[in-house]
Amino acid sequence: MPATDSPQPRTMRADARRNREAILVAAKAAFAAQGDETQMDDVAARAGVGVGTVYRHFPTKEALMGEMVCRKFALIAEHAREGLLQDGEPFEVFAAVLWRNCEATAQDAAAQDALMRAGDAVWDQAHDVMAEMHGLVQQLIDRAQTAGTMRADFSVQDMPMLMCGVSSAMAHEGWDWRRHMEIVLDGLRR
Amino acid sequence: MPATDSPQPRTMRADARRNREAILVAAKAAFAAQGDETQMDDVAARAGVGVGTVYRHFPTKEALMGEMVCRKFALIAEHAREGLLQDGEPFEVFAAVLWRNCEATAQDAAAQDALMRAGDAVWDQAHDVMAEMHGLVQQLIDRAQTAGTMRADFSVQDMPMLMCGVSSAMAHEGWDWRRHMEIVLDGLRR
DNA sequence: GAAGATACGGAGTTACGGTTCCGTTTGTCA
DNA sequence: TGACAAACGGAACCGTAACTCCGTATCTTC
Repeated sequence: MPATDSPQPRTMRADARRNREAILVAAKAAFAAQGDETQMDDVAARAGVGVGTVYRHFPTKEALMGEMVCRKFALIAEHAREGLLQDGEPFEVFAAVLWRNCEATAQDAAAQDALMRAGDAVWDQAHDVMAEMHGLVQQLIDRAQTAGTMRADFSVQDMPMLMCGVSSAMAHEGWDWRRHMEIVLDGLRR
Repeated sequence: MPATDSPQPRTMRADARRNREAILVAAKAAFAAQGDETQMDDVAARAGVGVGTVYRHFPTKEALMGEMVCRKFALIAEHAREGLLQDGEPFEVFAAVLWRNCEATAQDAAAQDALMRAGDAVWDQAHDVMAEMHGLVQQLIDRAQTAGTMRADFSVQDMPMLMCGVSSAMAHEGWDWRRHMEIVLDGLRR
């Protein structure tokens, strides 16, 4: 339900709609390739568009990154929703959802890294999607804790912390983020 | 043995020596207070010195930050060295050293965060101290693994990854890094 | 298919922050 | 204490990258 798409009035010119999408795709690729260093001109060039156009759609670099964060969370929420439909040992279902998110994140680790380094202004935009995701993950956690296979003092609040920890490892050459993930999961299991 | 102090020839004018130290102290405080945002002028002002003086001692911002990293690792190495002298269940000794490092880091979380975000150029300067520290921590790990109380596939190489994960949580308001630490330690314990 | 609205392009502007430069001050040594 | 080198201060410089502006192109609607 939240603002993942079309913040503008429903009627947007066809080329504008196309460009908006192209910019977001380009931004993802650009940040994945250059991380932090990525600049607005890069994004524009990749999208085959002028900077002016980028700014028409996203008034600020932060706004662009904010939209990227929203999409990220929307994907995570999607994974969580699918996880809730599966039956199986609840902790393992939870773990599988996490693995899936991490594998997806590892695709564009540098982009994720840049987003994590971004200021609050960027993350605030994702407030709504984030709340939705929290609700879904909460349910996954509840099931596992009820089954007694997850440490009882773990809460959804801790999720971003753990996930950021793991994904910050992805950007570093030579760091084995899967090992990190295994250790954390072992720490959560009961 | 490595270049934690006096890269210049042994004879340095008294005021220069004093200023160099003041600058490093100021830098730590400045980065602790403003993290990433910290600029050279801030450091100079806090040290009660002109920017030119800062640049006389550290040719570049990266060089200054590099020295900060060196000092950080020197401290960690120190803690590890003390840990090696203690007897007690080896895993718990290892854990205690980690806790001690983390508590120290939490004092100036924002500074640590800024250093972690810094480029390789900054970290390369710490190569030697880092190697020393690795050797010491390796011994702590060996003992615990020999005792069979630490997961066998854990290696010193994974340390920075885990520690960065934990300390990146410190900078965030409302994230409970101690919880993170407990989970990781539980994941390492056997 | 013409008019008007909407969107585009990209050169130019601007703010910011790291770094330099050089005239002045301070410590050291004989 | 005088002379010289070493160190200092901070205004000015300069590269960078986000953002603006406005003339031009493209859609949409009647």
